[in-house]
Amino acid sequence: MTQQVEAVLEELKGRGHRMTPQRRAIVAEVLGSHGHISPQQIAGGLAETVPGMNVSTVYRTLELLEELGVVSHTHLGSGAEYHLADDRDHAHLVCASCHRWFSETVDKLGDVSEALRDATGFTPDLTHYAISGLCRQCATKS
Amino acid sequence: MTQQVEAVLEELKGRGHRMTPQRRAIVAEVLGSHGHISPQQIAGGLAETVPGMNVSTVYRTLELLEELGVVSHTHLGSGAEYHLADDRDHAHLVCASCHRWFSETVDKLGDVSEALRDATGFTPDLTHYAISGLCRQCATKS
DNA sequence: TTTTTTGCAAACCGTTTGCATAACG
DNA sequence: CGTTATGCAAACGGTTTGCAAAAAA
Repeated sequence: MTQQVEAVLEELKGRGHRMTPQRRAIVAEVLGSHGHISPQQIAGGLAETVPGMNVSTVYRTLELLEELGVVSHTHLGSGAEYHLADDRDHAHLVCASCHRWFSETVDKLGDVSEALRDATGFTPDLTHYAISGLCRQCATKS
Repeated sequence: MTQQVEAVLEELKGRGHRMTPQRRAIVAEVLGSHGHISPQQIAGGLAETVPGMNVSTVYRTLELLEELGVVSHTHLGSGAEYHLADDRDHAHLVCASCHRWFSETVDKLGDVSEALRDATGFTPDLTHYAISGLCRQCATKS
């Protein structure tokens, strides 16, 4: 994973940006998060190891990484979740009943999007906003 | 529409709540909004006609109306949009390119939801969060 | 040494809350 | 009159911003 971190940092450097310990730490944190992570989580987790690590730096770095196409984010009810951009078909399913949420790679999400596009003329990206609904368990109960 | 307003107020009354000019005004505003309206819009619009109308009253009333099943809300990127609960298949499509958004009734949204459920085991409600993507125009351009 | 990046503190926006006052029933 | 609803102001959580100081290149 360290290699991947360095690769991203190199990419940054190639575009005229600078390597800093903060960026290195943030990139590592994102790559190390299996699936998804919020800006607050990143800031909180790094506060211990990187003294003075600040939320605004996290936000600025995430924005940069998104421009580079390294990550993308999803809007949950409140707050954002970041995940690797190459993690396609990565949907965020929020249960309206038990309030748990599932960040999962959904096979056939492409098919669903296509169906939606046929119905609306709008080409949807079902990963950018969370999707509300009922999880299997809660759906069974009711 | 006035009749509908009164009907809702009666419903409230039946459940032990009280009729107040503020509630009447808010209900009228929601019913009169074709499609969708935000708490801020309601508060702003009523500030002129109902002296002292306060945002917190708007929020509290909308919450009440949602419990009654009169309205439901959708999470846009920032902030909520309310619409009549019986306005089914009412999706909010936000274009990632031109940033316009479309609040439209989508035929076959049920079919799409079903497809998603089959693929995930999760029963989705595609109207509760906005859906990002590309509108017809922007999709054609690129 | 130039330019970018950071930390900090303050501002922002939508939303929620506590509490005393007003007003419905 | 008892109880519910309101207005107000303050607090909230996530995010953004301006600016001076720190650090990459």
